[in-house]
Amino acid sequence: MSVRLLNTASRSLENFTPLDPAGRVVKMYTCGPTVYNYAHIGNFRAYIFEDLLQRHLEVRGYAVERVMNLTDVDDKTIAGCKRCGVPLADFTQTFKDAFFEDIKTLRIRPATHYPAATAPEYIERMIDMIKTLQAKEIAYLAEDGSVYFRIAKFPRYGELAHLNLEELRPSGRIQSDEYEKEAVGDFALWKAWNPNDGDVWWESPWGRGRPGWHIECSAMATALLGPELDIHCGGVDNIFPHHEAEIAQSECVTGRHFARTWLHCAHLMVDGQKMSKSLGNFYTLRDLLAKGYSGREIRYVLLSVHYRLPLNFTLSGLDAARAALERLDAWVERLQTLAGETLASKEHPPTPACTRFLEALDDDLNISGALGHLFDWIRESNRAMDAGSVTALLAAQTLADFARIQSVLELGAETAAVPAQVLALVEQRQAARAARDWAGSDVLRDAIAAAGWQVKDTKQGPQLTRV
RNA sequence: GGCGGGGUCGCCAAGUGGUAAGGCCGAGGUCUGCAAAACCUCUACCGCGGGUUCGAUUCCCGCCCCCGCCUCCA
Repeated sequence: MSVRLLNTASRSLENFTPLDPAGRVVKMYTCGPTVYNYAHIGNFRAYIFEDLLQRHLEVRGYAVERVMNLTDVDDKTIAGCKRCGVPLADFTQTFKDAFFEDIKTLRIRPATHYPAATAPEYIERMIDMIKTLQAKEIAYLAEDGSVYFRIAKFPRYGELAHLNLEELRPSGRIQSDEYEKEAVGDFALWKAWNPNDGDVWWESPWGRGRPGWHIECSAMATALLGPELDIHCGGVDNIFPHHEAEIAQSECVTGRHFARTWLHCAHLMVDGQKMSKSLGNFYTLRDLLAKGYSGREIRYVLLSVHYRLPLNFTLSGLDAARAALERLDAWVERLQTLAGETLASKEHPPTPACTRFLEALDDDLNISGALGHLFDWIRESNRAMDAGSVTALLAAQTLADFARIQSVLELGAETAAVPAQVLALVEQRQAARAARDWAGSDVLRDAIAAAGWQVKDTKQGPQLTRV
């Protein structure tokens, strides 16, 4: 069974096949962060969805070449660097560094390329693309020195979002300062410098200015992945106008079909409401780490809801994630103890549970269904271990299959070395228990807990867990 | 007004034309020196009203409610 994905362009479930004649390489473009602040968990919801997609494609044998852009020039980054009184590049570097730290914390597999909008080669490419569009009379220079895309020249504009442009109701968000446009829907390819931009500008055939947002993605995607992409992802809010604009620009320049599969994840809500600073429910990753939650707990929460469903993020959801992960960890520990040094044979047939897990993900990344299979498997396996019917070999094979699942989930426990002092306490406690000195044993258990470890007495002996 | 996503157990959330996975929390139990873990048992008339059908949570129609987009927000 192949991987099936719901393509925003067709609004239907499609069997996924890459363009690569060998059917192996997948070219994937994912809209990345605007580096004007620390990214919030809503941003990471999108990045974790893309991570899940990439990892699942990889487990299915594809080689994913992925690009994630860094938008390091726009109104917000310019406003930010002015506020701080530092050069734009210094301002954005802080948040680029933070972004890379954060994705590491969340165990997001790095993309192949992270092109930045301000890199000279991409600025140059954007200018070239705009020149091409201008030569085709698709782009026009306005009186203020900005260059706009004439959407009347691209009849398919609006198709991805299923919008009929004639029926659009004007919303308050239309920029009132763009008087120069021929049509209200035309979007900026190149923005002329204005005094607010300070020393942020690049020379161009149209004078000083900076690129528009949309052209950035078109330029970097086609530069790094070629004119046709297999998959293009982003949040639902990017469908219109951003992705429409990308399609229009790219296709008018290359003459090729830009992206074959469009995937969009739904928004994240907090406590049932839109996350916003004024409601006080706005979380960056760092806010949650400061509350004592770990990257993998946050990863679990963001991962465990299907990407096209709105995700309602709550602190109690994080607590539930913690409990679920502890259950998972305890199971793995048990298996490891049983397996000891035994290795799984390379030829063993996969456990049906592992197969079911991956098949659920084949179905448009049905993560909830997949996790359901995983927890069914955990219960059955625990039951078998309780009954004493699991051999070292079976435990080893179970672990080998689970490793396959973990290559997609990446939810393994952090391993921490047990300090010698704690080990000594555990030994003393074992001696006390052997002597049936229960009071002494309990005092030692408290001492171990005070050192940050929990000791559990199992049939195989005491087991330590980091608290 | 247009386009789109939702309403399934206290919370999160799968799923199917034949009376509903899983996780968390809760109650009781087995095991254990006591714990912990694990396991077992228990907890849902699937937003409302019609229709199609032998039978609908699942298909169709209407309605209510929530959320998003509608020109630079993941």
